[in-house]
Amino acid sequence: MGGPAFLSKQWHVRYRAQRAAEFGAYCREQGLAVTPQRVAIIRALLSAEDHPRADQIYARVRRQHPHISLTTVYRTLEQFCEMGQARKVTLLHEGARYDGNITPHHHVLCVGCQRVFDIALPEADRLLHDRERLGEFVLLRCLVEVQVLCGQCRRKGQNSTGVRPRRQRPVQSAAQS
Amino acid sequence: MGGPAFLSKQWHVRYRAQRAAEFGAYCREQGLAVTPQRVAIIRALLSAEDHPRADQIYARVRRQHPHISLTTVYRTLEQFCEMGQARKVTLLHEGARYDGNITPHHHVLCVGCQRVFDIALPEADRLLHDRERLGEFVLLRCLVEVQVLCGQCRRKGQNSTGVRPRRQRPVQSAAQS
DNA sequence: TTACCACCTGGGAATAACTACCAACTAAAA
DNA sequence: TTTTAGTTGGTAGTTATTCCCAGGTGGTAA
Repeated sequence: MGGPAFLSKQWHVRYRAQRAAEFGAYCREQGLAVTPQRVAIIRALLSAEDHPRADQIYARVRRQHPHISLTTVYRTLEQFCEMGQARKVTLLHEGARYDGNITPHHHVLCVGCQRVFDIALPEADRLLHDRERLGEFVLLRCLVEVQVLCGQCRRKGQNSTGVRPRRQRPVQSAAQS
Repeated sequence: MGGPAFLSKQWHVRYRAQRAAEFGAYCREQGLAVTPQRVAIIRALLSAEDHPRADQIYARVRRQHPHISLTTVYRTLEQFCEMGQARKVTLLHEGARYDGNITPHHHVLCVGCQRVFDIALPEADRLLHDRERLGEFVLLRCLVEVQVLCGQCRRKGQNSTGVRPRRQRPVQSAAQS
C-alpha cells in the first residue's frame, strides 16, 4: 500500500473516454477553435498506450486525415502541453548535457534559464530502496529531475509554470463600436 | 538531516582534482589510450560548473586544441558515459514522447526497447512534500524516471546497464609468435 | 444564413544536434 | 624503433524539430 503501482488498463479506458468527451468544452474555455485536426490528435494521443513520438502520432492521424501536416502535429502537441492537456515525457530535450560528477545525485533544472544544478536527495535514493524488481522489470536506476524557477528568473518575472500563456480570443461584448 | 542538499563548492573542487588525477590510470585500466584530446575533454568536463552541452565543451577545449573536431568531442563524451566517467543529464533524448495521461504519475523506461510505462509513485510525490522552496528556488514539479530492463529484453539477453561493452585491447602476453 | 477575420493549417525550407564513414595519424606494446 | 590497434578530423549525412507565410476555416455578430 502506498508503494509503486502501475496504472490499470480499466482505469485508462475510463480516463480516456472522459478526457475525450471534455475536450471540446476545454478548447472553447481556452479560446481555441475545435478543429478536426485537434480532435484527431487528442484522440490519437488518448488512445495511444505507448507514449508515441510526434511522427508516430502523425502516422496514426494520417489514416483518417491524409492531408494533415507533420508541422500541425508538432504544433498541436506542443499546444496541448502548454494547455496542460498532454505531457512531454522527454525532459531537457534541447540537447544532451553532460555532468562530470558521477557520484549519486539528482538534478534541479530552472525552467526559466535552463540552468542545471546538482542536488543530493537521499529520499529519492531511498525511493525504490531494497527492491530489485518492479513487477516483471529489473530495476536499474531511478533518476529525478526537480523543476524550479531560480531566484534570478523569478525576479525577471518569468511565468512560474514554464507554460507560455496563449492569447485569448477577444470576447466580443457590447462594449466597442 | 537527510533532506535535499546542494553539493558544496569546496567538495566539488576536491572531487574534480581527484578525478583528474586518476584519469590516466583509469584509462589504462580500461585499455584506452590516454590521448591529449581525452585529457582535454575530461578536464573541461570536470572544471565545468554548468552541465555543458557537447558544443560548449567543444568551444572550451578548442581554446587549447584548436584542431580538435566536434565529432571527437561527441564520441569521447559518449565513451566517458559508457565508462561511467560522465553522466548524460538528458533523459530519453532520442526525441520527445507524449503522454495523454496528465494525472500525476511517473515513468518507467526500459533501456533495452525504449518502451515507456506509467507508474504511480506516491513516495516520489511526497518527496518534496510541503516545501515551496528549495534554497532560493521556487519548486514547480518533481519528475522521476525509473530505468529498468523489461522481461522481454532481459530474456533477449540485453546488457543490463544500458552501457555497451567496449572491446579490450588484447593483452600482449608471451603466447603468440 | 451570411460575412468577416483572427486564428489555424499545410508544405517547403531551415536549423540544431547529432552520427556515420573513412583515410590519416599516434599511443604504447614489443 | 617498429608495428598496429586504436584514435582522430573532416565531410557528408540523418533525425527531430521549428520557421515562414500564403491560403483556408471555425465561430461570432449581424
